[in-house]
Amino acid sequence: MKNLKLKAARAGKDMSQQQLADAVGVSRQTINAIEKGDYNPTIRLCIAICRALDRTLDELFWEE
Amino acid sequence: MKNLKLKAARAGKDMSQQQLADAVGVSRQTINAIEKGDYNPTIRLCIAICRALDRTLDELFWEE
DNA sequence: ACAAAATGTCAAGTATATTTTACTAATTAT
DNA sequence: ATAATTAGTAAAATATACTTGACATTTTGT
Repeated sequence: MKNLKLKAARAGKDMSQQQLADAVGVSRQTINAIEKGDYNPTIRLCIAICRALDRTLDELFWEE
Repeated sequence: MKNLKLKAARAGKDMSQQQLADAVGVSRQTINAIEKGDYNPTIRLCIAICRALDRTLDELFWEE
């Protein structure tokens, strides 16, 4: 399932996928795949993404 | 770094590592390793653990 | 319309999360 | 004191997260 909250938070910081990827130390394709939602990142990467975007895990990765 | 919040939440539900492992569909060693803190689970596993323990990601896996 | 940047996607390779089996140490109950 | 359950740890194998490189499509700016 697509992660639109992540996509929106990134847009809110005016960052490209490449910029976010550089900020957290992964490839652009990894960010793209996470937003596309067809896989399952590690928690450390999720936390790094949250810190780069000033959000928490619950805000970006929790689903009711 | 050890995940004591997870250990405490599990104790609060009176579950063994084995019971939690069964509840979320991984091996007991995986739960043990996460509590021990020397590795990096996937977010889906973290979410499954949170649901089994009635906690959120921020409560069990976020660190300031 | 055109160029440049950003995004979507794929295949092959590498790094690492997770499993299985097994053994030991510590707790808990009888 | 002893048996049974729980917890800690390790090595080898398997599954999968992530990388690299490449190309196509879409969006944005001029």
